[in-house]
Amino acid sequence: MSKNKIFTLYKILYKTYGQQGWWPLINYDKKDVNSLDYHIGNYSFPKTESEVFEICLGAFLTQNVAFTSVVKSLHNLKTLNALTPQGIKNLDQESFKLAIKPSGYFNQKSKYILGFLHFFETLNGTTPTREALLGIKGIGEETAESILLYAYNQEEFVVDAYTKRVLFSLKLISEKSKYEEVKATMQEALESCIPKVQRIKVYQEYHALIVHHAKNHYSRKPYGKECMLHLFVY
DNA sequence: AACCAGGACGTGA
DNA sequence: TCACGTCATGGT
Repeated sequence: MSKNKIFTLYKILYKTYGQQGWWPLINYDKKDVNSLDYHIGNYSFPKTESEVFEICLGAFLTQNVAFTSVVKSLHNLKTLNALTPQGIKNLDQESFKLAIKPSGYFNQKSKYILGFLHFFETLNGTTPTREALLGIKGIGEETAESILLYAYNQEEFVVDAYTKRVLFSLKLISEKSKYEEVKATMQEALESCIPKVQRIKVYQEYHALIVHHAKNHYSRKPYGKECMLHLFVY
């Protein structure tokens, strides 16, 4: 069909599910503690330093955990006025752990986030490098990419477990492709057919679309059983 | 009642 | 380098 199957896949996902509005920010004003703002179609986010920080926190908290659990933690922190570096520092460690408890791994994550706090403040509003992020305990490749792409609007494609499953199922990568390989495969394919001014929003939507689609068809084995994309991406 | 969730790290081979 | 155990809560 298309010579660029990766771009074809994007177009099909976009047409099927539409804009995803990632990265969602919590909506504390609504009483519902699960309320999120997806700012669909609006790519001028994050708007404030506080929103940048919230996305970073979410990136830590969502590691190997459902995002619905992360939302609870973020609401807890907001209630404690601790969705800012200073706000968290004003908390004692036990209160902080309790607040993020719904997201699991609270002993590790609390330590990691506290370490990140210092780094975040030294940034003073500037954009961190990928290498600097990877140097921080608790930030691996995907978390670094998520922070760069969604908190700082950098042109970095986010690869997660879903991405590998979907791409492997469609035979677009090999089974044991490593993170950097998959990322390079995606970026090279997209760079060749997407104008630079649109790449960031496409990267943001693409990753979100993969997650959305994979939740339906790639969560339980056999992966991709009921996935209709096999019919199209060839 | 197992299995999965928008992973990362430490360890030993 | 790589496979494997660990971290922990919550939903299905």
